[in-house]
Amino acid sequence: MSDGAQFRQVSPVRLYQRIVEQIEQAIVRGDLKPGQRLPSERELVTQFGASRPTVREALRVLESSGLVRSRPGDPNGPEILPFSPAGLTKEMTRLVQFDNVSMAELISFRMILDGSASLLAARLRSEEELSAMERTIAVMSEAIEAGYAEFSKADMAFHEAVAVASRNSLIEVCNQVVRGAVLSLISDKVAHAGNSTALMRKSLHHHQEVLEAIRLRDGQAAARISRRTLFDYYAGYVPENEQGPLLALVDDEETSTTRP
Amino acid sequence: MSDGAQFRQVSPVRLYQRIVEQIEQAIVRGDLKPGQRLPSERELVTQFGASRPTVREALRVLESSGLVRSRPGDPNGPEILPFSPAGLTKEMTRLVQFDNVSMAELISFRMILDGSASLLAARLRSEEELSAMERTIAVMSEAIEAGYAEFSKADMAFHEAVAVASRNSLIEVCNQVVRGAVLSLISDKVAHAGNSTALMRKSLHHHQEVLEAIRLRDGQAAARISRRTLFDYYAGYVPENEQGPLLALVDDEETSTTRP
DNA sequence: ATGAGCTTACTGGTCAGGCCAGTCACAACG
DNA sequence: CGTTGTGACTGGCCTGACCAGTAAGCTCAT
Repeated sequence: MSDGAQFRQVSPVRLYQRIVEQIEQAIVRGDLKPGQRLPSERELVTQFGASRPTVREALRVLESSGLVRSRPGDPNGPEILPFSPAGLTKEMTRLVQFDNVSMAELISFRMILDGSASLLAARLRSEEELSAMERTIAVMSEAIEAGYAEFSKADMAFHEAVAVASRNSLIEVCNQVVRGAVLSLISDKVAHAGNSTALMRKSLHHHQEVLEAIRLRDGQAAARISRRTLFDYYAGYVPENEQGPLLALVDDEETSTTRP
Repeated sequence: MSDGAQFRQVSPVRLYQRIVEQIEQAIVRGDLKPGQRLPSERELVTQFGASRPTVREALRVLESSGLVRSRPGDPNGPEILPFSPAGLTKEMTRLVQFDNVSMAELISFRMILDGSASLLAARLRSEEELSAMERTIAVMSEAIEAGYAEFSKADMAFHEAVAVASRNSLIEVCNQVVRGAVLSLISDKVAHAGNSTALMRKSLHHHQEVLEAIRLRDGQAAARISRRTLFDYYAGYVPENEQGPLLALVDDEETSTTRP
């Protein structure tokens, strides 16, 4: 056998995959924008030269990825959907369930992401972004009376504002994904025990501390407080013998001793 | 209208979705383990009471998620695949292409993940894990002669060892995903320019520094060096006017001044 | 002229049945 | 005992059909 040539494993490409690729790339390239419609299934059959079941297999795959949506009877054909991280969330949730990722790892990950977002926000924020954060904190304060649902919404608005200031949307998307995974795990155990006013006030106070650190452009402090906040909030759901990694992210005491 | 009842939007559930759910849950529950086989399509048709096209739509969706694989002619039926983060990678890549996530954000994200992994490893490592890391570094050193492919493999082994010591598999999975996304973006521009021995030596040196910090259990230093390493390596691919967020993760000068 | 209601021509969801090429277990053959 | 058919499967793909929706356009009464 010749030593020079390297052969790769070949795998037959299914027809439906070619169709998926073509539509997918058309969307990525921007030829198909969200809101636009795909031709009807029967029209696609003629365009792709494949049978309807094959075209449908492709559409089902695209649909499960959250790229398109078919509605029965819709004369306009399947709709191109705007991008949403829903698919990412699904995959992440699968990862958690499969790879038996522990609660501790999820919380730990959130502490890292949230802390990093706060750190970046503290160092990169503009004045406008700071006041935007201040406004969301004010809304949070008022929302305490309105109940947990409102408070939670305001809370997310704050984190969104922080994410914007951190100049990194990836962090926030991943954070929301992990947050969703955490909630789907603990929702079995507790039905929003965090409904009490006292807890909301405490949470608000934590957020105010983070905001203050961001105002002072003290990235390290903002990160530390963010992590501490999450730890306080979620530590109860983690068995004590698994809290080590979490504490490792909270204890920053060595910070002042490591630099020359 | 009654004020008490809350109604959610309903959406008709397709037959193929029910099938997907059932198989998916069977896998998640562990009733179906990787390597095991699903009944043949025609057998599934009788079990689910649906037609073959419908069953096939379900299988295509599961296949595109990386859960099962069908091979033509295989008398054992579709195979349950071991979990792989391939689906996550695909979704993440989509996110990058769609949401026009910039190169700077990707690098920034890797700096955060890699730095956090090093920090946790430094604080949580056991002696065995430390020596495991030392071994991979030794392999890296030897692999420089063997070329970039070998070196890259050894590099990944080191990061794997760090990930194990950090007690958090999520970080590593996400890191690999982002790493893949980055490589798929810059592979267009450069065909592995990092092939030179000099670059490998430099990379090895950086890794040794990280290892030393982990040995000393100095989490902050390990994190800082990790981020710096990545910055040095990738900064060239980021336009100068977008390097701000990256520098914000490298400059830890304020560290020693923020603690009372 | 204008609005309400019906008709109709589509849509996607689902099914039954069939053909083909590939794979593999196994039996017949050398 | 090894080789070689061979046949009973597999999945990939197709045709054609029926049904329940949707919505546009038409009709008709106001």
